Amino acid sequence: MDYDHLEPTDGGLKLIGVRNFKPKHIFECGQCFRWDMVNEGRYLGIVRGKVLEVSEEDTGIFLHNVNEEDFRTVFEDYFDLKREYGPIKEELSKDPLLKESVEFGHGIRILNQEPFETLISFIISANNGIPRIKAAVAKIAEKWGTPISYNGRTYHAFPSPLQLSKASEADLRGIGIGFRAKYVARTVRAVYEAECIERESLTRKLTDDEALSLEQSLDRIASLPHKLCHDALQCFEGVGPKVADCIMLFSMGKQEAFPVDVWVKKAMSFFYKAPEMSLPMTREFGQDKFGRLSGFAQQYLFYNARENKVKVE
DNA sequence: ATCCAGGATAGCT
DNA sequence: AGCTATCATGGA
Repeated sequence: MDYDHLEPTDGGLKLIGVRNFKPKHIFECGQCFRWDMVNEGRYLGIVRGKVLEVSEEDTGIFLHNVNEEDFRTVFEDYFDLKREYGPIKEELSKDPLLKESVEFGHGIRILNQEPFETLISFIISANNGIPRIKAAVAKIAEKWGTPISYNGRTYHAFPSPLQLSKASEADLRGIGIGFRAKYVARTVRAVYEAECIERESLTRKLTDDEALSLEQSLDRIASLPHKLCHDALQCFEGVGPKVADCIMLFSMGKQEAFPVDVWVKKAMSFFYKAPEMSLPMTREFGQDKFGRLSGFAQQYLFYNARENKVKVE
């Protein structure tokens, strides 16, 4: 546990004795796309159909618009608060090259996000920039997600597979995601059909084709061990090795994943003098070095490299 | 204008 | 299995 207990406040909760929790680090380390800074140290996000705010004040960390039941059922896990990051950081800091990055992103926590939203968001992330990814995800929610009113304003949940299956490829192209529209449309269809077939499977025997579609059920994929999970995710169009690693790490609890993008490649090259390594090589190098803590190491490296615009050569 | 952004894919060898 | 051109889009 990385907090001691809760204290009810006006319309929210205060985390008492919270450790390793800095909103700026958590929401700006590139793992999520639905959180925005509303004030210094205060962020607003939409998670599983709820709008909430997180603020860091002199007196501690506050969760706004969250009651104790929401916290127990959703947000304790979402913020990964049952995990102690102290020992993780200590272990990773034994590596002098990583210590600097761990210190720079000392308040990072890896969120446990929704698999479907993470899948679609990271398909959009391919060869794209973070501000534009966020804009695209926001537009998808506005067009196809369920509206939520909060503080006199209207926000939108990320759509379910059923809701997003109403979007055509042309609709999605209108969002401004370019060539990724086809991937998103086809992947949404695959997830939606797998969900339907999963329900059907409770009442009757499936055909061979249906059994194959069932392999695309996100629940099932999430329950697979690392390697099989990584392979299964890549059966979705628009999902390659890096995006699969992100989905595993950010929404399926697979902390041994090591997503390698341009920034992590630069960071590995910068810190570990590993130039001229291909992406797959860099991935294996990282997993061998960091093992079950690969995902955490990757986030500290990514945040440091990107915020400080690490240049190699 | 050219390059780049949390890459993936089809078509090569 | 590993390499390459191509894929939209907008900002630097």
